[in-house]
Amino acid sequence: MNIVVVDDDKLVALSLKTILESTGHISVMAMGSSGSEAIALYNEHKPDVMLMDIRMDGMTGLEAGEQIISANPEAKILYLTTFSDDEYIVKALTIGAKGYILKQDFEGIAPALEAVMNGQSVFGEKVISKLPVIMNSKPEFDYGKYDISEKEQEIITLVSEGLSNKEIASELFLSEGTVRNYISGVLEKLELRDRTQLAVFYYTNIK
Amino acid sequence: MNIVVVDDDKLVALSLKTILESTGHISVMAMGSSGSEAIALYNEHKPDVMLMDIRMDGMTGLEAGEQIISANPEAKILYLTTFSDDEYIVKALTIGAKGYILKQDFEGIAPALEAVMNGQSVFGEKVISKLPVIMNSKPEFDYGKYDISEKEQEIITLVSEGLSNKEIASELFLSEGTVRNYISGVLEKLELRDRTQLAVFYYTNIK
DNA sequence: AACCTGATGTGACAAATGTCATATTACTGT
DNA sequence: ACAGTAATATGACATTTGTCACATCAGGTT
Repeated sequence: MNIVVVDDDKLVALSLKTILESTGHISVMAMGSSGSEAIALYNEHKPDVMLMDIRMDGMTGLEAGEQIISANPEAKILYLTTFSDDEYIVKALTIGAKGYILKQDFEGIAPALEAVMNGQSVFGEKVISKLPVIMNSKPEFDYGKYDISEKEQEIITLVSEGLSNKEIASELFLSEGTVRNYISGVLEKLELRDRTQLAVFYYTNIK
Repeated sequence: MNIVVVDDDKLVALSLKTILESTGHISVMAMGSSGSEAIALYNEHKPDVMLMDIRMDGMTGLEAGEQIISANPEAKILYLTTFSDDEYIVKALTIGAKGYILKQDFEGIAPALEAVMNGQSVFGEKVISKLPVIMNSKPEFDYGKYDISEKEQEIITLVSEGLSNKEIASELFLSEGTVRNYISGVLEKLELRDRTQLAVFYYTNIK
């Protein structure tokens, strides 16, 4: 199996090469230490699998991977990471990486490469256990571009809990009319028609 | 590496044994063909990894796995499946299985076992690509205990997309009054007050 | 002081919503 | 043929909702 290793810590890259080549059936064709190198090396060598660090100076492994995969959909990229940084897991999955494992798992890397070589996807144990949690939390919604005030946000939340205007009014110590006005404004800004659509919007984009 | 194979198709189980043992470093300690056998065999042999079919008569592989893992948290179970049945993927993940791969991938099975043995989690390519989609849909909601008809469910869905009664009526070729009546009935059954609460209910419990 | 602005409130109004009693029709089982 | 029932519809009604124009008031600014 021919692979290319990319890690901006030269020492790590070298250790990997040593460990992997000692297995006898893995050959490291080239090593790189940056995202841009990764792209060049991939194109030059078309390795069976590319083993790449996720965090690197300049272009990150993810960006490089994204470009490589979009240009070569069959590319198999296995990411290495020091800690299981939540933020990157989903991103790695969506760009179509074949795996995401921890560098610490020395012994695990070779078998992981084998599995990837054979079309499987491999994830470190700690990585996979985080998936359910991550998947269920939406990315923080940015009210920013709509110019929605604090109070308006409160009202949106209350509407989306199914409260009536009267209930919201008493909850927020406002008159019912004021609540109506607030909602009216929010609907306008969000280009929605009624409170139900507002709740839908909330559950679809925010919570 | 010592493993136990459980598959209710004896032929498949035998083929697996042959293939895996031919690698030289995998030894099949025992074979079973049902969920209950799986539990007994696990306890008897404590294999490094248990390779198990997900669908079996009687107790399914998932139920068996759940019991095994709850009794032996360190148990490593790798599921085999004929097709990538969506429903099971999440379940497999939540009980703590170490993987979920397709039987068709002969060559992939041994490497997958190695990876699992070394603490990784392995998923077939088709399996992993479905994860993002699956994770975002809640487990099928059981309208059962509420006695909600097909048509009522349709209406619930439409309300929860933010449509007005008029729109729902035209969508479903009903009169607006009928739609109102339907909604009225649904609200009563679900003990809700208005369409917005219905949408909330939908996003909270169903979608 | 005169002015502005933002938050809050009111009243009037039309439209949408939810409830209910009561048809109408078609299909079912006997 | 008859009673029963499920699906659909209608009309009347009270309530809620959304819109809008217009107050009121408290801080700030100039």
